[in-house]
Amino acid sequence: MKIGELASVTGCSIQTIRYYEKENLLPSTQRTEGNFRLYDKAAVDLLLFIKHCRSLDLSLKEIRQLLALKRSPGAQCDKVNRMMDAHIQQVEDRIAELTQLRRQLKALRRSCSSDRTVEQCGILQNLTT
Amino acid sequence: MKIGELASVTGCSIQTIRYYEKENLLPSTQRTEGNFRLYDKAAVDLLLFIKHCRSLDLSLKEIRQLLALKRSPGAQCDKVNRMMDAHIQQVEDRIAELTQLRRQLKALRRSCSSDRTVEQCGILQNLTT
DNA sequence: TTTAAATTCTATAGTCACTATAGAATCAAG
DNA sequence: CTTGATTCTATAGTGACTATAGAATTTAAA
Repeated sequence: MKIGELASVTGCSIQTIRYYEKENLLPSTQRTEGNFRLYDKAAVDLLLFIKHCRSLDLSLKEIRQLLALKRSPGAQCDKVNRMMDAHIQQVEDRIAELTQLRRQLKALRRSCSSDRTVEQCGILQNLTT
Repeated sequence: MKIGELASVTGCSIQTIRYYEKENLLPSTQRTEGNFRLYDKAAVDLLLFIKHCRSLDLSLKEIRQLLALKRSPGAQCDKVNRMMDAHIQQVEDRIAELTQLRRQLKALRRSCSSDRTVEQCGILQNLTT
């Protein structure tokens, strides 16, 4: 199949597919005489794997690592577990940060009401200190 | 004061200060004969305002808007309030997304334990579908 | 006064994961 | 054959920085 069909089948844009090839996530494929890329079922599966990982906010670097591990079926998968644990921790850390940020923003928001001038604005005043 | 001192006083890097000037967040300053930038107390205050906004994850675009509003002291500050509300909503949306992501990652993580091979890895298997 | 180190300058490129666009080439259908 | 669709490569842009190179200026010590 050609790239348009791969894009259609996987829900991944043509440009992103080319990008992933350039970034060495997807292998360079066979081409037609006219230089159009040709993809098979394995490519579909690989791209779906990548997309799944992206949907979990795994970085391209992390995905590369997972793909490398995947190519050693007999190896221990503790690296996978450790990567997942680290990623979960990142997400939890970010949630904590944002929760704190939300608290700060709410507090700031409470320092103003809707019938003031800019000069009297509690938000801007608090941002100035 | 020169840029190094401004950086020291505000905790903002020299490069970022120059970047903010380039992005029109900070006004172009006076220069010495040797072309070194010179900053006064107002610049310190402005940069601290910007840094405070950044610490609240406000984008440079949003900060520009706040600064523009700040320059009309007699105007109503309801735009400030609305911007803050929108920003709070963004943060809350992002928290919700990340919380959902965390749930997914935890579920995925439970599908594997530490004494398996890559071939048997529940995480990789689930990522493949 | 000279020298060397420190500070500052502008320009450019890179980070990350895409996304858009331009112009050229190929393909497919009428 | 023509025309529209598809695909190609190259390049630039997004946002908020961050790093580096080489040149110029300043500062402090000998």
